[in-house]
Amino acid sequence: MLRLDGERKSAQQAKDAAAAQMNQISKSIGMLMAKGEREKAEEAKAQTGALKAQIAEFDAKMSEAEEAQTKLLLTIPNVPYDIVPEGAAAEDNLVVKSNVPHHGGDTVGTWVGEVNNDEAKLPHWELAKKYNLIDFDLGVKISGAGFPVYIGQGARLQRALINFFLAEANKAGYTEIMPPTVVNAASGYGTGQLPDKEGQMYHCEVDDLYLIPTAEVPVTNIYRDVIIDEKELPIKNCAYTECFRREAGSYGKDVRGLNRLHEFSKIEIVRIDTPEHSDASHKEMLEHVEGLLQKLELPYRILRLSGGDMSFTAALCYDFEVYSEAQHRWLEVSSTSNFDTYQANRLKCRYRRAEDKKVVLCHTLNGSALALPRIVAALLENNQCEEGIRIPKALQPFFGDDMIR
RNA sequence: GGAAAGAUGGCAGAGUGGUCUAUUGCGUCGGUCUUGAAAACCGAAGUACGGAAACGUACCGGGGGUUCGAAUCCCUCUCUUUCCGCCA
Repeated sequence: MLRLDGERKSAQQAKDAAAAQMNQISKSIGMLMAKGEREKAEEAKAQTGALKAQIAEFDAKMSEAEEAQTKLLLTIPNVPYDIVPEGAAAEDNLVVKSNVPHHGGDTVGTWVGEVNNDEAKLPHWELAKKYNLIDFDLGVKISGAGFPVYIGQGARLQRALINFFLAEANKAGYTEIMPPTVVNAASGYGTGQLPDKEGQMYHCEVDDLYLIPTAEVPVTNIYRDVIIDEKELPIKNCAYTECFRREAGSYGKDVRGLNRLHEFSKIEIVRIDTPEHSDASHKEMLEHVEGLLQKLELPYRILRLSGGDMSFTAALCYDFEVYSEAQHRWLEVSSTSNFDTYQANRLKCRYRRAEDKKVVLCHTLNGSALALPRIVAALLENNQCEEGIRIPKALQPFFGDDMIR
């Protein structure tokens, strides 16, 4: 990287010097012509040939080094913050907090249920059938595996959750955005899905457009090639969109039911902030997400991801997981990350610092608040009782009932 | 699908081969005036890369070409707008 950078710089210096000379000669020709001194002008013209060749040569060197540099840069992941746990995989993630005792981290005392001890509980795919909420086979018929059809109370539960999450985000000061769900390649590169995750996105080849895997892509790309006034920061946006993921290569028992889908609904919160304030912003986002899980009365834990388990683009990432009582395992429902300047650098998303009017890279952050399917899975499984499925109090006004029957 | 026009600095909008590192207006910032504000007047102000700095180079949608010299001429691509057709 450093070698390429050096090559680029020295090529530019050589090119700039030659170009400066060339510009001067051209200018003098113009002046001579104006004065009518044709012969002197012709003399000057004769000098330009060699210079021109030089410029072309140095220019080629420069763009060659620049291209190689850009290419290399695109393959380098973000640099994790110091507090990120070392490690290569999910086992190295650190549980920082949970409302379920004995699951690591600080226990917060809101969860009063008992987990992992009731063999009679049905998994959500059986509950979905029992109460006619979701038809997975119908989805296969219409689209394929991983495209469930929500029906009746199932569909209403989806709508209730979307509205609940948006209402909470609005309350927390996020501006609601309804972006396109299909984006161009430039947007994919801007937020870092391209080239890293090319194979995970649905691609419409005829138009060279991508189906978004998350609202992060269109909502963050609003700020591509933009210089923001510092007084506008932090920018707080939220968006509900459908999300599309090919999930190539991930098949097996973990994908049963709602656990892993090709299309799902998600409410995303996105922030653009200054480097000084991004950490505080991140904490606010974590509190917001945690608050949602508390209002939904779900058992949850919060993990600080290890370097190896973080996405390519994140500098610091926390996952939120809810406990699924019939599957006896934790399900990831949110990733809330600070990307530092990593995305901003690709997006060319900068702000003008009030203090000295300098143009500086922003920090970008985003988090799911929240993704629906696994929330639905946990709600169904954890709240099943003889009469049906209990709807948490906070959700009842949105669902219009206290129970799925 | 057919036809036409267009792409210039935060925005609007001039500029058809040589002080264009781009006229002008609006907006922005600083100042004068004012008790304060408005108005008026004066002034400042793009981005990127290189350089300690002075300064240099590049950038008028992208790419290529002609020329000593291109916002301006030629080729090509992309996108946008308008009209017609079709449609929600």
